[in-house]
Amino acid sequence: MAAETARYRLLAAEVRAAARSGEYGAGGRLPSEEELALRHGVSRGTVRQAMTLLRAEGVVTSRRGARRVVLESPPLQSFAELMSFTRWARSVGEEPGGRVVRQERRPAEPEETAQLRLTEDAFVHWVLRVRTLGGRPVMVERTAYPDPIGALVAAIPPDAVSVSEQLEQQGVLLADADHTVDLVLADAEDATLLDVPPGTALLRERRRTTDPAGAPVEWSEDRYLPGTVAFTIHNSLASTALTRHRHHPDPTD
Amino acid sequence: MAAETARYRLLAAEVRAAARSGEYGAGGRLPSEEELALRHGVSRGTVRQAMTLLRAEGVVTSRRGARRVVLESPPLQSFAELMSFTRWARSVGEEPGGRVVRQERRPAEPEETAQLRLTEDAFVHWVLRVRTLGGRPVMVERTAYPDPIGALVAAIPPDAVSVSEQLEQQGVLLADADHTVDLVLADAEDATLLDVPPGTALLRERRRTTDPAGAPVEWSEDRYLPGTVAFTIHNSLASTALTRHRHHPDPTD
DNA sequence: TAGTGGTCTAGACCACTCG
DNA sequence: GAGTGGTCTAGACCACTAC
Repeated sequence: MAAETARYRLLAAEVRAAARSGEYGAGGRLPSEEELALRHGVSRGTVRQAMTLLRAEGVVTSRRGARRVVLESPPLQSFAELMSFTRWARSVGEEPGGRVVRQERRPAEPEETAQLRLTEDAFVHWVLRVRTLGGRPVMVERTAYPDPIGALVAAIPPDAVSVSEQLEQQGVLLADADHTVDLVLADAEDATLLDVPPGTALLRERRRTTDPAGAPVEWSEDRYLPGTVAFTIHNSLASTALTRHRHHPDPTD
Repeated sequence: MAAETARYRLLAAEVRAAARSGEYGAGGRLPSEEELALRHGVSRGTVRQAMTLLRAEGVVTSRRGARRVVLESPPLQSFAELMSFTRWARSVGEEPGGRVVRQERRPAEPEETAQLRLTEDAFVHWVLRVRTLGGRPVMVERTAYPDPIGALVAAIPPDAVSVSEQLEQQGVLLADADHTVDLVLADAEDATLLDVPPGTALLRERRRTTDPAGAPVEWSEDRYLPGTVAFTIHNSLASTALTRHRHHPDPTD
């Protein structure tokens, strides 16, 4: 297991659980900061750190002058579950599977060079995978890894269940990710792999993941069969991590 | 203009601007907390509040023992721009428009009752709008408002540009929102309004917005023409507001 | 080992909500 | 006006990174 030793994280976890179990009643008003501090034997600063966390997660509101209120919010997924198809599938009680269709080391394409912040003539390790839930293909994943990490990925047995878990064991840490969600039509390859007619609409998630130092670790484009997934985002006045973009046509589309 | 008077917010804005203008050089290493504190004449605590903000936004990394590093991140939109089609369109240099197709006061449907936390026999004010960019229809919006707010919406002239701006002037404040993004096929009504064949795939955003006290203010389902928008989300180990869901078929689909 | 961010404390004052 | 969260300070110690 990992950290989670910080007092404010423990406190946040406790309050989160209490809030979700309805312990704070119908209105869902939290105890005051002072009361929480006294009851848990910590300072107000520590309570406030915990509350900042819960607010960012969309678990509680926060306004000056009034008690915090429990917010109805979708169950949270850990960062690890978000980054890993395998972990996510298991966490929602599905049987994950998949296979590597093709992989190669080749010169980076312009998009990859930009996303992975590579130099002009750099190479990437590129992998095309099909992912399944309960044996049924639901997603096509095309991922580019920069060089040092690409070598690690190439060494992973093609029938390994989870790539991220393998990478983690090699000491590759993931810390931040930017996701872009839109819609795309299945090309011939998608159609074959997902067993649908070409031109079928797919939900596309493009994702750049970086390590704790801010260095790009992967650039991936995932295409989901309609009706298999949805993405939920919480955002608030206090902290906004969501943006809506004007779509710019992809020249390769 | 609004608040933004807090020192840590000013500091965050300054550092954000400096980071984006490349002022911290190629590696993009920020000054230490102590240096920032001295230079801006504030305490370390205030600096840390500012950094917490920037980290949640995905502007910088943060690891114990090492200087913070500037992260490549998409330009941020304000919460207001996210909640309002009109404001968003203007902020990206497009000409927003639209019209009310139909509106009515009627008993809440089960989904609406749940999302707006209504009682069994409550009514909602329901509005169907078409939104345009540069005169071209791009989105169909179906919104339900709970009673006190519905009355305000009903009083808005049907040719008003922005509903949110009108609501704001009436003192209705928006504070938090949960967004779910997935894919849906155009029904007959969508097809007519967007001038596409029925069955065309659309990008769907369902959204519940709440006020500062946590009370639901609107429940909306927006359907975008493909190729007009994309949603971008930043998430990190430190704070995760994004979730991926197994799609549950909508009985009305 | 020096420097840096992470955690925690104790206290102060202010702005706002609510009865 | 009492209670509550928002902002800010000053200082302490620790865990980790990087040299």
